[in-house]
Amino acid sequence: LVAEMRSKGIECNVHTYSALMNVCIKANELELAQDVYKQMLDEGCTPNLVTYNILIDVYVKKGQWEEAVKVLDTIEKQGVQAEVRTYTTVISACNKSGQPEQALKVYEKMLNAGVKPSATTYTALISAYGKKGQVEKALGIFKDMIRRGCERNVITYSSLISACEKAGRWEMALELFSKMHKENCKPNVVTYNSLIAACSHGGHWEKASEFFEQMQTQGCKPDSITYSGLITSFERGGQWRRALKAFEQMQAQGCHPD
RNA sequence: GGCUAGUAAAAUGUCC
Repeated sequence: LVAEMRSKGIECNVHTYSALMNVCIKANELELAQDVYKQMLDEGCTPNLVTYNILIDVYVKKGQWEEAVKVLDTIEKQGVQAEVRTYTTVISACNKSGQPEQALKVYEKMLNAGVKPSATTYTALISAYGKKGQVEKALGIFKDMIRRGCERNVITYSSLISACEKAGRWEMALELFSKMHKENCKPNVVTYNSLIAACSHGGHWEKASEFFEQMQTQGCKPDSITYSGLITSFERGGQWRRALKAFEQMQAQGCHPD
């Protein structure tokens, strides 16, 4: 299509180039997306914020957080005000690359620019710290979130509970789980999976079992990750009979082992 | 002067 446009003397503009870059991302042709961007510049077409957002996406998919941050710098240098999603996407790049401190820098930049973080922004930061086992830092972000009046959602809580699991803080995981309940935030299968993993990690197979039962009475269907967590908790507790029983139950429910 | 085209993103286990 682009070739046809050229042959007919129709010029590509910022919209067509941006759309084209996005198509490349969808097709997982990340290098091509970058080529399109370069060509756009060569043709003297000026990128706008949408283009930059897409370019940041390219770097997110490539796992290149430094490049994502550079794009953000470029945006700022041009005196353009980045959007919430721009910052959040850069934070997500840092999260994927295991760079919580870099994510925090972007977050601070965002606040300095007077841009209000969204629940997704906070959750990405929480996840970044959680992955590194820095649960206290993750909690700090969570408190910030509350202080600034941002709504917490099921993903926020699941991230936090998972952060507790990685840090070996099962009691804190339980606390967060009840806090979540108080806020009328309904847990889903991921939340329960994280919670069961936290109990398992803490050596509490009874608790893991209890939540396994609870999730089902709440209409939450266990998946292979749930069973994996549960069986692991039995294994750690030397409960091989229970482990075997859980394994059989899993198959009886049509959930296949992986 | 009005309308109209393009972009996302955050959570879970085991083993390796």
